[in-house]
Amino acid sequence: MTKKFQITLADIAKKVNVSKVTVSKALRGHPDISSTTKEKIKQVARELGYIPNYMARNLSSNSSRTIGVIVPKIAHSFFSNVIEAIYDSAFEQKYEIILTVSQENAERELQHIRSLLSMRVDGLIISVSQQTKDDAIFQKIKKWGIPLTFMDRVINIQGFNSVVADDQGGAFSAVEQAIKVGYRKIAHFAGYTHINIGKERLLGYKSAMKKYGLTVRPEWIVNGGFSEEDGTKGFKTLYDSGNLPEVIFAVTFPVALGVYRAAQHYGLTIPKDIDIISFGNSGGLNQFLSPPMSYVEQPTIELGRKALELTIENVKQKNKSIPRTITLPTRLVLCKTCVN
Amino acid sequence: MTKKFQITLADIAKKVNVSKVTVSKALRGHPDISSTTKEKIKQVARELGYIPNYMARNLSSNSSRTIGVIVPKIAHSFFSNVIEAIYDSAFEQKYEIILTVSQENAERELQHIRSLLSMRVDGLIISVSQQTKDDAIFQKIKKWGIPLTFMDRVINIQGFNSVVADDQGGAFSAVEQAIKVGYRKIAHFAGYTHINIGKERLLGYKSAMKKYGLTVRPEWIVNGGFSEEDGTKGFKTLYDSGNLPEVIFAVTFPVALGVYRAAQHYGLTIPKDIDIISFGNSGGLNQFLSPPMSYVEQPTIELGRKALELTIENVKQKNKSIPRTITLPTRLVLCKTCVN
DNA sequence: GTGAAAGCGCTAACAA
DNA sequence: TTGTTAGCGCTTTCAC
Repeated sequence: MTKKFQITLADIAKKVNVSKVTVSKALRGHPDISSTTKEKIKQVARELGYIPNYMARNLSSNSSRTIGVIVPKIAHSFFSNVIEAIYDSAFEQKYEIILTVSQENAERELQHIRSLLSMRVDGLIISVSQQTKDDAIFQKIKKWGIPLTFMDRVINIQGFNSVVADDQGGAFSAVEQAIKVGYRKIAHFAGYTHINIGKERLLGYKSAMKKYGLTVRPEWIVNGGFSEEDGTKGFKTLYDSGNLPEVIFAVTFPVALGVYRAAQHYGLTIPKDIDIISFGNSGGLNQFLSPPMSYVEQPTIELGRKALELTIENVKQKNKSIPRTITLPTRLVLCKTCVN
Repeated sequence: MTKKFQITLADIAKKVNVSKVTVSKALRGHPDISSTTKEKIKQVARELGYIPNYMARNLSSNSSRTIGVIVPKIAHSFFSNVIEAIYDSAFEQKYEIILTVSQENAERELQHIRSLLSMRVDGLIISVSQQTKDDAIFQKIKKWGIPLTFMDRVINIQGFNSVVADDQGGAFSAVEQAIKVGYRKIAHFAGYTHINIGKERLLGYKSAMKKYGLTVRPEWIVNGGFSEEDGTKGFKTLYDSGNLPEVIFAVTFPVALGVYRAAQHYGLTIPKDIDIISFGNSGGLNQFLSPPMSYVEQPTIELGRKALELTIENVKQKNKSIPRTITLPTRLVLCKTCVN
């Protein structure tokens, strides 16, 4: 950073013939200063092209009006939508966002947390990576009293705000739909069940099965991951076993897509030979499939907005508010699968 | 931010019985300090859970190892891929990224530039909004000597690095393909031609037409915007005029999609009744269309990586390097349109 | 309504 | 090898 561009309060002060303090106050609209000098100071600041130094400001005021965000991925429609919502509401509330990406890597996530704390963000929003198991850093954050909100991907720890989608309810309604259509052999591609989203969706599946008196066959709960590849692989195994269900409820859209493609690869027709229902629609990508799948719609925008709102609220209340979990509703959207 | 968590150099210094400076140097691996005290200091720092204060560090060292990024959108596959690439290479090079989103709004863009300058980022990467016309701020940035790289969306101003895709070449090869297939009536949906990407792609279209001796009919250059809606609207106008071309080359994937859907809406079959070729494929979304369109592939990852690389290089050379424009190659990908 | 003094946590330059 | 002094640009406190 070159020197010359550093116009400081002192420069303005000298020019207007007042003290630095007066300038500082005037520029921040402090009521102390008379409107005449205020105007004069602002005018000169504009002329000089003054740009306040956040570093200095934050260092002395010990607050940054900045929220740190950590997500597992960016180039995934779910996250990119959530992120955009966070940015938009932050802009409205005049907060800055510092976004980091863990790439589903727990170690990288930890490094980013440290960086953000180093930057003295006022609060944190985090959607944990698939790998994240160690909660030591979160315990410290709790001890230090830094406002943190878990979003969508939460870790099992008390004392923090969290904002999640109604994963269980959404899964339930998807499976219920399959049952109402008349299916009895219902498989679930469950992804990782050590993460809340996997666990909750599995619970939703199970409770729907139970409610309608259907038996949950262990071989029809297919574990793996959340990616397309996992869907493909899982389907192949199932297909080779010669024991296909009537319908598959997939834990994420990529998994559903993997299944979809594998099924087509084996010459099966969707939904006639094998039916599918998905959690998520990949930001509309689903509409381009023929046939498009019925799916559980996720409240991406709301997740982002609510997470930011909660975090800022907590910052303002100096982390004294009672931790709560906000569950946002999902919605079943019927397309061309799992319908009569 | 609560006080108690602010472990400072002084705290460590007191405990180890050395001065702050020694601690500072030790923690940064400065060769001055003996390895014994270095180890001891690091040990204590770890115990105390010391987290350095970037604000203070950057304020006194007058550099931040941080690059500011401004993009028009996040929730668009092109940008989310570019952004992810920027984040990944920044992580490799131990730089921090501060990302902001203009939402295609010039005023918001300006505010973000100010914020980032306020934060004293070491350099800037910017992909300008559709609206951006005023170059005053860029002139100032040039004067101040702050490294800035334009990426993909550039503004017409000298003296900055830029990284762009070969828009003209890509457009040329797309149109050439249409011609080779045998089409003569070739329309171009051109979006905004005041922005480089629109302008360059239009040039590519024109030069291909010229090379093969085809006349460019003014009514077949359809201006508008870069969105799906613009494609739809443009196609409707064209359709109503009763004077449809054989093939449409669309400036962006969303525009192509708008055309695609409008054509289907009128009962036209693609590519039989009307053919289409697109610039961009929306991160693979194109593959879900039936038929998928042939398209010009954009070098998203390379754009991001190169932009960061160039910016950091420039930071290191204190903005003394000669400004250059890097044009990254595009690639024509043939699918089910514009083929024999 | 205005300003002087002190200090935020750190690093740089120079001494010892 | 270690420490002293000064200061980054700003805000806060308290006196005038």
